[in-house]
Amino acid sequence: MKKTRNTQKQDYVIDILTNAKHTMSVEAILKAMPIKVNKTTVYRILERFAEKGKVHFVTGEDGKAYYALCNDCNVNHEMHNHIHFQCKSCKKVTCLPYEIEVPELKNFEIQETQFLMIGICDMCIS
Amino acid sequence: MKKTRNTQKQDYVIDILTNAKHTMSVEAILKAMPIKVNKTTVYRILERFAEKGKVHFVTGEDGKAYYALCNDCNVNHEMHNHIHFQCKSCKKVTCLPYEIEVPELKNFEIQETQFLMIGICDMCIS
DNA sequence: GTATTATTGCAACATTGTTGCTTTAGTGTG
DNA sequence: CACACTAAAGCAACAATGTTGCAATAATAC
Ligand SMILES: [Mn+2]
Ligand SMILES: [Mn+2]
Ligand SMILES: [Zn+2]
Ligand SMILES: [Zn+2]
Repeated sequence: MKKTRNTQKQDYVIDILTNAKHTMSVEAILKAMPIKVNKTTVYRILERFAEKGKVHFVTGEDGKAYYALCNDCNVNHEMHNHIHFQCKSCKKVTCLPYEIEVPELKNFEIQETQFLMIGICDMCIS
Repeated sequence: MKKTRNTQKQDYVIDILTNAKHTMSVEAILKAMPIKVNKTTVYRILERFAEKGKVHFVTGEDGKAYYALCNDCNVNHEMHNHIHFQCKSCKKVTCLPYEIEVPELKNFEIQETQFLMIGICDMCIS
């Protein structure tokens, strides 16, 4: 285990994700920062948090990474196997409280899952 | 309906995807081309094929789009709701013959699904 | 306070995909 | 075949997202 340090900027990332209703892109996190932070810093903070299991991300249909705090999504298992939904209208990606049954795959080692559904979310549906 | 034309380059894309064992990125398709083709052309060919339902794609964990021919994955339904697997070692993305049960989401309109599992594939497992 | 080194900043870069416009080439018609 | 029409392809410039190497800063232990 490497030594880690507590920093203001890491705390800000946690705060921002804690108060977020949806997953957030790096760009969105940067905009939500109360102070100026370099984007590389945010990328690396999230990378460390993901390794520690504090955070998980989904890759949207747009190819962007969207991050969310891990609350209780890895209590019973290593993978964050709930569904995510990306709205084609507002582009927001949301964690949904639906778990997917992960199939057994012979000779495959499953380490992570990313389940994404795409369409129109409840806020954008007219 | 727009008029469409049959072209040599579209045929090459179909040939390449037909003979592919895995999904392919645009880069890989370009490399597999027997003649020089512009990347914009391949992007647009795949875009047209995706609209027609000839092809579907998954966004890998790496944010890249991986394309596959639709064989019988949309016979009974509009969505291509089978699982995909991306290997962290060889990076290949494969369509797997496992269908996911799509949950009902109140007030959400589901248009597409992308189910991705990540780990080590059968070829790379030692 | 000082040393150690994890974290941050910076600049330059890589990769993937997109856009506007021009050129090329399928396709139908006479 | 010659010609018109326009879908498809090419080209160049660009946007967006993420990465890398190295220097500067600051958290922690002593
Ligand atoms: Mn999680
Ligand atoms: Mn399909
Ligand atoms: Zn929405
Ligand atoms: Zn593999």
